[in-house]
Amino acid sequence: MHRSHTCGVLRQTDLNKDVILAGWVQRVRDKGFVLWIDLRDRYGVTQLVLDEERCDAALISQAKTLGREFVIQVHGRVIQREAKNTAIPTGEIEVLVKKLSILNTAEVPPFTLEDETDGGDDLRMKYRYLDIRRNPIKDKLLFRNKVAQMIRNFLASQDFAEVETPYLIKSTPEGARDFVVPSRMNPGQFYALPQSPQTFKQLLMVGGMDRYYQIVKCFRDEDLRADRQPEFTQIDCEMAFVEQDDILAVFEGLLQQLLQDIHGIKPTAFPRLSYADAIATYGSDKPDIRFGMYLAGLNEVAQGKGFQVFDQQEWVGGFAVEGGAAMSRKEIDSWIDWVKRPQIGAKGMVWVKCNEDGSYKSSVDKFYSQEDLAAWASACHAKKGDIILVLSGGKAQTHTQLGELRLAVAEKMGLRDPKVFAPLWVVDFPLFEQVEGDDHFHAMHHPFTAPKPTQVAQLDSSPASVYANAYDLILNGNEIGGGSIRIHDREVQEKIFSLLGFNKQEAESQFGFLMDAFRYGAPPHGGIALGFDRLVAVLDGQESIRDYIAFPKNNSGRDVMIDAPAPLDDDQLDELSLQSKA
RNA sequence: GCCCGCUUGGUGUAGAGGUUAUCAUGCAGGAUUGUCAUUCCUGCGACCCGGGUUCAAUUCCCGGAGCGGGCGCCA
Repeated sequence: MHRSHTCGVLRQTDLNKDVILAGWVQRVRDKGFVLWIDLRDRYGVTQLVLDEERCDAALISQAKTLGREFVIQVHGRVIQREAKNTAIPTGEIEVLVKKLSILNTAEVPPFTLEDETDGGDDLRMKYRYLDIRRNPIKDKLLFRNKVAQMIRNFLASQDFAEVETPYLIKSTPEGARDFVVPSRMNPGQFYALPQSPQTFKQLLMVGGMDRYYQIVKCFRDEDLRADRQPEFTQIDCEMAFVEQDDILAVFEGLLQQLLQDIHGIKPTAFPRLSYADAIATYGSDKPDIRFGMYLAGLNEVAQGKGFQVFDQQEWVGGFAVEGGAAMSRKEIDSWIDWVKRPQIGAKGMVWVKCNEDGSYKSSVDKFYSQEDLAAWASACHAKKGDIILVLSGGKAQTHTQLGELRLAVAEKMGLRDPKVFAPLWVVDFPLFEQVEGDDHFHAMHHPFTAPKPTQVAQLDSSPASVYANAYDLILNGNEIGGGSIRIHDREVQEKIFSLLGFNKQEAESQFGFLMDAFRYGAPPHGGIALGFDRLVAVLDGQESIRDYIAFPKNNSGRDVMIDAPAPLDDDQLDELSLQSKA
């Protein structure tokens, strides 16, 4: 071993011990007659000391050659500090250096390796291995590790078995674009990387595996966002002989356990909200319920009073912002500009201030009496001192816009406290969604989702009205997981495929293996998949998932450190029977 | 595919149609008797690329590239 102790463990109780430490030079503080070196490793920082009284001149001049991030090993003795530093755990002791070995020199790093670095994202990504030496990144990776271990412990205690599923599988038409891998041995044919192990976990249920889980990479070839990576990690689970409530209970238990162990938050039952109620109340299928500001429909009180803009629209709605009457005209105008951005797409915004004296001041006073506005306030549960923000337009679109506005206003007001955790289940999703310009349905969740058992007959008569046995787990406005009870009946599955626009041959060639499996005694089953990267970030109170991934990709799907993706040699292309068009 | 923003020493930044291009940090050299983001002195080091407007462009305009954010997309 190159070391007897790490740089994070030595304390007063180790005084006078002879130790060997190894690590990176964080910083040298050279006072001339005495110099200190902060020696850093994963576990902490220990101060080394050399001075003219206690060390020979050769040793001191050797120490003066050290640069940032040199890798060194020292032999020395633990001594009491003359001036203690209470800010760090090792601050009461230091190590008097007797022998110094430079294990490796280091070039000057391109950015400072401090908690608050001066490096931009681009540079930090290119030198990710240096960034990982910094506490913020190191701690996030270790936090991820801790959460993974808790999850494994919890699921193992509930008899879940971790089973690996293949990465080289087959491309399927539904869902996201696939990443594909050419097969050398089968010219002109391709594997696809899994978007999730969905069909395999169902086959494990048919295989009698009963309770399965896997912390597993999934791949989707879609454009990225701050919180979206082309390869990401799911906690993938499936259970046999269960109903929806059984699955919700297990994974509610898992999240409760995590909140308890990580934040000491006492577990309570998670609210359950139907998809329809989530949209109506929050304008989102992943509502942030850490604060109120519930949406209210205003058609009855706002239409038919001569205000053409509202009268012509399908739906008028709004919500009250507590204390918002104090907003200046300028602030209100900036929100109006905000909702008019193309990303939101509202035509405008009407506001009503509920004054402390009980009167109302609005941007549409010309059209509405005080009594009219009082009715708005009542519908929105607005109190004196609040402001009501109102949008109008198509019903679905306006709900979404109000939902976005609600989040943005809450963010501005500091209501999205990352230390508060408000989980809930959203249930009762429609089974299908209709896409404009498409003559067949799309699966809202995925094609294997079971309809509500009482509605199976409606698949023929009115498929659009059928609800799914599907559920999403929401935490602080983030969808951290989703799942469903699956179809385990061949005939129902065939019907769904046909509604999704597959003919018999297509269904057979794409999913024949699954349909075949259903011939041989498939148990009732269902499951859930949690987005592990996002779960970890949200549990740690952060927005971006990037820092929780050791080697993430940038916005264009590039790994700037290894410079991937990259072209292939012609030889390699030939071997794969491929020709590049680029 | 589309929209918005950014690009100045190694790093992070300021700035203006004509400057010796600002500051901090870093790095190099020197000083420093208890530091801990050590302090002080001296020095080093930069306007993303292409085209246009202009007497003059790093600055204004157009295009591109890179990066970031978003829309579409992500069952």
